[in-house]
Order: sequence, then structure tokens, then C-alpha cells
Amino acid sequence: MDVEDTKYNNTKELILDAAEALLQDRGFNAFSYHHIAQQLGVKNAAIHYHFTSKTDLGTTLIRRFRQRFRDYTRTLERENAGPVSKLECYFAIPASYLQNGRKICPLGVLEAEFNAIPEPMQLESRLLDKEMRDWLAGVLDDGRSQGVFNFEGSIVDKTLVVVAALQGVLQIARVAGPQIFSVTVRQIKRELGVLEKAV
Amino acid sequence: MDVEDTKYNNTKELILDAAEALLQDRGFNAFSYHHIAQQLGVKNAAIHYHFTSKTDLGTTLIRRFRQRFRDYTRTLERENAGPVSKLECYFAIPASYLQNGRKICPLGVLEAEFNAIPEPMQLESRLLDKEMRDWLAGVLDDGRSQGVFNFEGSIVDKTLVVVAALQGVLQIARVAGPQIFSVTVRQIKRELGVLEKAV
DNA sequence: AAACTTACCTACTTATCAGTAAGTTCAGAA
DNA sequence: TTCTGAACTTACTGATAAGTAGGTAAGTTT
Repeated sequence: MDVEDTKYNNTKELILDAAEALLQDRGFNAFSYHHIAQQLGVKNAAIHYHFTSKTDLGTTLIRRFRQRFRDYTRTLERENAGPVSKLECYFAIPASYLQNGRKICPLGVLEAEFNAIPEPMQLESRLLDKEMRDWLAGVLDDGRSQGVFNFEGSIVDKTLVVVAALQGVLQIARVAGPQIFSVTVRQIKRELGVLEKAV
Repeated sequence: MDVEDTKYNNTKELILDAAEALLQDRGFNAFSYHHIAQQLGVKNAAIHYHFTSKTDLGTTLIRRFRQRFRDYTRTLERENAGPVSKLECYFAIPASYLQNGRKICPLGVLEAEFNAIPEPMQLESRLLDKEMRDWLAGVLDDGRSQGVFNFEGSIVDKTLVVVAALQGVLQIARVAGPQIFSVTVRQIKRELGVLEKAV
């Protein structure tokens, strides 16, 4: 028989969902157990039943991001998605963050608060960054080899600019308005040589 | 006679200096009056003497960033700096943040914590963003007109990508190491058509 | 049906936070 | 020499944080 999950309810997942939204909305140090508890209609101690500490909650959260990204890319692989399609899917991630309440990249939050989060979360953050950036580098490499992308500079350099720009623009959208996002994505695509259509 | 500053000591400025470093290191919600007080060898209440509230301290801090940027650009104007020179000076700002203890852009911090900072600070953040981005847009516009820059897309679009990429890469440097910064700046320059030398 | 586990809750502790009220020190003006 | 105000300190408050001890109802296993 399957241990956990199937038994009883899914409060644990609901806690993670609430924590995830709060993390991307306010940051790790600006949300409390009380925020989550109130939202779920449970008491503070219920969260401690599922997660021994806030550090535990935080690291579990990042591991879930990592797993989700792995699942996502694996699905794209199964579907034999090409580089252009993969790139579009990559852009769709921050786009959904923006739409769903002006959230920002989890990595952006964690990096901004990096010196004020527990070490286990710092380690998980490093892994998440590496995995995402390595994957995108692979996509850009394939795309250039196949001639569907056309850009200057090395794969690593270009990947950094794309990742950094997307992370940055989500944050800037909070002070400058959400409309700057699509504008920036358009420019990024242009500079990847992937946009042949009009401006 | 000059009011304030000349009289007595400069604790107020020292408080702002400490708060500024803490902001860019840990974020607004992750530093306390105690951090500052301990660092300066004064008591908690001494900070409250100079700043009525943490909100007051925060807004003063952002206003100081704004003033500093205005002074900086005004100096460049007086020196008749060209677009390339101005761009180099703009890159020098995040470069100094990185060198001085892996700090990140103040705006990046404020945007990441945007939904967890007081409204007066949100307003000041908007102004800081607008002023900096408008200035850079002017530089890119001049540079393109003068033929020293060569890039695709509109001025606004390009400015956003440059600003977002710089803000993002400072944050990513925390998990990926400081060496990625110069690499990214090199790529940004390349894509501004300002780098004629070898890769 | 007894024994055990899950999934909580109530009630608490300890620590830290921003903020305040009232008193102290001391330089310089009157 | 007294007085005034700037620049603090001491000693506190109330709020909120994460975390814990112990209890309980309902479901599961044996």
C-alpha cells in the first residue's frame, strides 16, 4: 500500500501551496505561520505537525520547485518539443507568475533574501538555479545548432542575460506595471533571432 | 549658520549608511534597529531619535539613493561624458555593489519585498525606478543617434532588458558566484553593439 | 474491541520586534 | 554661571514571531 498522501487529507500540500504563494508575494522573512494557518482555517501548530521548522517548510518548498521543473522539462522532452517551443514554455513560467497576482520568480526572492535565509535553503536555491540555467543553455545550444536561433556570444553568456532579464523584469513590473513584461519578452526574443515577424 | 550636519556628530548619516548596507545585504524586513544600533555602538532608541519610524528610515534611504543618482548623472553631464562613457559609469554602479560584499541593487530588494514594505517606500521605489530608467533610455537614445551603439528594438524595450538583466545578474551572482557578473556585462555590451573588440 | 496512528487543537514559552516615556549628559549661548 | 536644546540612555510596552507540551477525536490496524 502507498504510504502517506493517499491517507486522510491533503493539508500538507495546501500548506505548501499557501507558503509558495506567500513566498513569491512577500518573501520568506515577511510571511509567518499565522498567515498560512489563517488562510487554511487551521491553527499555527497544525503547520508544525507537518513541518518541524520554517526552515523545513522552506527547503521542502524549493525541492518542490525543482521537482516541478524536472517534470515540466521531461514532459517537453517526451513531446519532442523543439527549441522554439521549449523557449516559449520557458517564458510561460514567469508569465504565469505575473498573471497570478504579480508574483515574482522564487529564485529572485531567495537570492534577494539570500543572506537572511537558513543555509539549507541557500543550498537548495543553488541547485534550482543550476538546473534551470543548465536546461535553458541546452535549449539555446540546440536552437542555434538547428538554425532557429541567431544570436551573438557564447551559450553561457546568452543564457545568463536571458535568465537575468526575465527575473529582473518580473520585479520591475511591480513598480512599473505589468505591461512591461511582454515588451521585454518581445525584445529578448528579438535578440535571440527568433522573431521574424513585425515589431 | 548651517542647520544640522555641522553641529555635533554625524550619527544620522552613519545610521543611514548602516541601514543601506543592511538593506542591500539582507532586505528591509530582515534587518532590525538592533542590527544598526549594535554596529554603531549606540542604543536602539538613538535611532528612533533620528528617525521616527522604520518607515521613515526606509523612505529617507530611498530618497538618498535618488539624490545620489541625480548628483551622479549631473556630474557626468558637467563633464560632457559621451554615451559610451555614461554606459560604463552605469555598469560601474552594480559592479561596486558586487565588490562591496555581494550586495544587490536596492531597487531589486525593494521590488522583491514590494508587497511587504510600507506604502511610502513603495512610492519612493517607483520614483527611483522611473528616474534611473528614463536616464538610461536617454543614454541609449543618444548613443544610437550618434552611431556608437547598434541594437535592435525600441529604446524603451532595450532599456528594460539592460536594466532587468543587470538587476537580475547581481542576484544570481549570490548563488552562482561573482564571476558571472562581468560575463553578463560583456554580453550586454555586445548586444548594444558597443563592443568591437574580440570576444 | 483494544491498541495505535493521524491530524489536529489549546495553551503555553521564549525571543525579538518596533516603538515610547522619562531621565541624563554636555556643548555652547545668554 | 545658569540655561537650553541636541543627542543621547535606561527601562519599559505591546505585538508578534517561531516553536513546544500535552491533550483529543476520529480513523486504522490487529
